[in-house]
Amino acid sequence: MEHFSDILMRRLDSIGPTSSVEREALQMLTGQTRAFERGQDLVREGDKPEECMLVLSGFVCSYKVLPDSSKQIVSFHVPGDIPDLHSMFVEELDFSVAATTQSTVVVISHENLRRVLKSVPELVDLFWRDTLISAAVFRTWVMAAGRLTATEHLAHIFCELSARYQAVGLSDGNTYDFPVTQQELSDALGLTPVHVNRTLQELRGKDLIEMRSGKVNILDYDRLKALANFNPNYLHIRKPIAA
Amino acid sequence: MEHFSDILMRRLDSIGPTSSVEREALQMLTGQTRAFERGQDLVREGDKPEECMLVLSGFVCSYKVLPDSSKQIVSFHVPGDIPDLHSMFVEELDFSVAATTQSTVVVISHENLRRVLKSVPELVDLFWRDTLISAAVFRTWVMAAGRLTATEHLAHIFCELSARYQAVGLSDGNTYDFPVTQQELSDALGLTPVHVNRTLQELRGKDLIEMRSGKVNILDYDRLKALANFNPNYLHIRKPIAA
DNA sequence: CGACACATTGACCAGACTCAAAGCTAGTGG
DNA sequence: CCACTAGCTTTGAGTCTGGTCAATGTGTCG
Repeated sequence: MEHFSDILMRRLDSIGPTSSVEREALQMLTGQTRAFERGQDLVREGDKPEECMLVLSGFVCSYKVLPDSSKQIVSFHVPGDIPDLHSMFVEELDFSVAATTQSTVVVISHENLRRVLKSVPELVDLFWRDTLISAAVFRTWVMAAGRLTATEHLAHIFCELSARYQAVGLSDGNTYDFPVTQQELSDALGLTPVHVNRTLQELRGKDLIEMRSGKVNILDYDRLKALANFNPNYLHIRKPIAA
Repeated sequence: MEHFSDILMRRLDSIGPTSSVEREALQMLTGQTRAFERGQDLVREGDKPEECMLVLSGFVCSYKVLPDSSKQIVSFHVPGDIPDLHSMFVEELDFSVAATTQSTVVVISHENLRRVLKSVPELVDLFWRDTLISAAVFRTWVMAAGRLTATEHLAHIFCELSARYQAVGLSDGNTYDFPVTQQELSDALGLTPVHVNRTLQELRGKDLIEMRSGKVNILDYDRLKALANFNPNYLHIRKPIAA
């Protein structure tokens, strides 16, 4: 029976060198596994959580809601991510996290996590590094939202997820789970669902991707990457990403 | 003669409780002061710096450049910020930092900073917290780019800077330095300079702001804030921001 | 078989872009 | 002290990407 820290370890190992000391320390983490249904919130803006959520399986996104109830998804999360690591150091969450499909999550108390971090200071570096990378991802989303066309932006998201899935060993880089509706995609891209539909058709028409029944299949990664102006440097993944 | 750690301390103090132990530790930081001219880069994407830059005076922005040489500014930095704190934990920078006006900066070696952080572990929490907040700022920029109109987005930037300047005691909330051309503003908003000009005229026409000779003057913060859908929660500033 | 949610299409609209020209303004040198 | 310049700002006119509204397909599940 594998411990849930395995996926976390795989994640941390993809962004920085880890040792057996850290591996063992992570196994001291305890937490309850919880299941969430599609559409359910894991945590909500304004909450003051005493614990963090480690995604084990499924698919989760972070989002912010505007007063007019329009929604902006600011990040997608693959298994191994801790979307609300944030809450360790700020009282009040400034965003919400929701499952886009049936997902399982381990709930780890701040206190438990703090204790483990204290016992192995090298882990602090790794987690801090993780925070820095998530900041880099947001930065890149700002660039994508500001300077890419709809088609490029969509292609960029597909490239990013391919790289991130690969980093935790959950994809060969070509096929991966993406249980997200066009409505949700539009909330991530800052577009309308109608335009997302047309944009998807364009990528399909160019034989770059397929997307159906919750899966993405990249048909030509090189051309997709070129179209998206995708440069994986911002993900700071150690192992080389398969071209 | 005040030590450069004063401004840093003011910054850290605005985001989390600090003690005299931390204050004293920060005074152990050493570094050379460097001046940068308008338009000069402090560090560049792809660099692998051995030191961080603490902004003392002036105005600095982080940006990413696309292959077609279009530019996206992803963040503005006021004195007290360390725009490339990032470089402490990732080898290669994934963005560049430039001065938009004559600025002075203290260059602190990673090694020196690491030593100080090691001696006072509470400082690690503070700096980590700083990273988390900068991630929150990026997140909010994603939302602004995706879901706000040009006018709202511009108003949002003015509100954010007002709050951040106030936090470090460099503004009463109404007037602050903003030595940024409309061209640069357009790179931050993901718009064209022409449209930024028209958008600025709209805010001026509504008697919400003035902007000239490198300064912003907010005429009606409440209305500006309402227009921008600005909610300062994401800045996680401890002291209440004057309404 | 229906119902519901999601995807797709069509027709029209608007916010932001492009290109190009003309005004300002601060700094420079005569 | 003024003319000149370079960079920044402003204006106008036409275009295009992406938005809006509304209807029609399609697929899945009870």
